[in-house]
Amino acid sequence: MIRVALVDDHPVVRAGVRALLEGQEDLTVVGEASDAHSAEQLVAALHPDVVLMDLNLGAGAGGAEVTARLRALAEPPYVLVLTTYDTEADIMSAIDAGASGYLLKDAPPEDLFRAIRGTARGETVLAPAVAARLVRRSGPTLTEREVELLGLLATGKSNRDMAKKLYVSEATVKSHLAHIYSKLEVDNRAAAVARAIEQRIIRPVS
Amino acid sequence: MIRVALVDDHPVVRAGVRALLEGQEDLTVVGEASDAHSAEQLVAALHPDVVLMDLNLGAGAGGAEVTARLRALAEPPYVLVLTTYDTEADIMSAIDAGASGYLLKDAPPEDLFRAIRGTARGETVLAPAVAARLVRRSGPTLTEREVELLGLLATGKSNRDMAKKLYVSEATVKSHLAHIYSKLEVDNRAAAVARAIEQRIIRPVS
DNA sequence: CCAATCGATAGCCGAACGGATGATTTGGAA
DNA sequence: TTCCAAATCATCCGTTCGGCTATCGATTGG
Repeated sequence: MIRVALVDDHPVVRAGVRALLEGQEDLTVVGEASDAHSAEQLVAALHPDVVLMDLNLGAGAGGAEVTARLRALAEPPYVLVLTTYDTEADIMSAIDAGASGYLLKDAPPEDLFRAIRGTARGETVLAPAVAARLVRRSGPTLTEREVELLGLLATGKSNRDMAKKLYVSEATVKSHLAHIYSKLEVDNRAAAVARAIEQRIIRPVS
Repeated sequence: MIRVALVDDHPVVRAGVRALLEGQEDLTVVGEASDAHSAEQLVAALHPDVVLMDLNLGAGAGGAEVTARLRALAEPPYVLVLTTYDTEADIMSAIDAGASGYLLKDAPPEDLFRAIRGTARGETVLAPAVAARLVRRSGPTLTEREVELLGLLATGKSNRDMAKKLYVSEATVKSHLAHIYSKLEVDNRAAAVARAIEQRIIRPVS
């Protein structure tokens, strides 16, 4: 019997996974948590085989952070990420944190079951869509400088402003911007900002 | 007995809501749909009292669009939006489309039950967080039209693109933009997008 | 050691943008 | 009824962008 713990801030989702898993004879849900703190307590107390982790836990620490902390325990559980988003940044940070798998919530129940069983055996399980995203185009890899530019872009700086701030010429700024646009597959600054925030390349700040 | 139909592209969520509602004697789930098209067929065939609608249906038409179409039927069901996001743009477009309520997926099951029962009686039900956002918003008050513009801005649309999409002249678009800039205290579109996302007026993605 | 990548620089040019200013219509608030 | 906000449209004009094409160290990794 594979013992599963659920970490998700949505009661609806927890109920859904629980309902689905209860239909499987070899799977059992031993506990639920809706935030980072109770997740750690839960795992420490119950030692589940697999933790199903949402990356978005509302306020407080994110799922990736919690994953890292769980994996640092004495007898770490396998962590299978079950979330809505499939952006590079999310996937990478989850894998980085020690997750054994990455599934999307729109996956068919069968895939979920298979993934849990695989994870419990120590396998690494990626959703087809996720695997494809990682393999095919290892994603837009922005350089440090480009990310720096994006940060300034998001504050509404003009090319001239950015040039001054970075002590380079406007030509250089435009060159960087052109690279950014092509990597993010956009063709103007507004879209670049939106995409960068969406992909968590930069954070929305003032 | 209140007959409920579910529209959500996540099997996990559908299973969750179904499991939760089955514990209530006066609620029954009569059908599920995972996309726009099957949602319409489902409602036309089964005439549920309440439709629980996710706004994000993956590819194809969005939940708001489907809501509008369902409400245009001969015997329209009440539509209760159950989604993850609480940005102004989402809420406004859902209410606009004729939704009777707006709940977030992190709502406790009890709230969900209450909302469904209220909706079935024809009441308008908003989640506390949602109501708060609509009533007391601290920041600048953008008009619906302005929020709509911002949504398009974030996808990198040019003034001409937006004009076409909204069936107005470019002059009008520029006029709206000028108002947006002044309200958000910025002076270009990139900054406007960043600020709008930061203030949760719109959300990144499309 | 050589290819690749990164950062920086340059000029040209058409298209898009942003500011300023003013006008009309409509519908609700005072 | 008067007043105002919102939405619409318009013109002018200087500034900024974005695409294109090229070159030139410096580093890094086979």
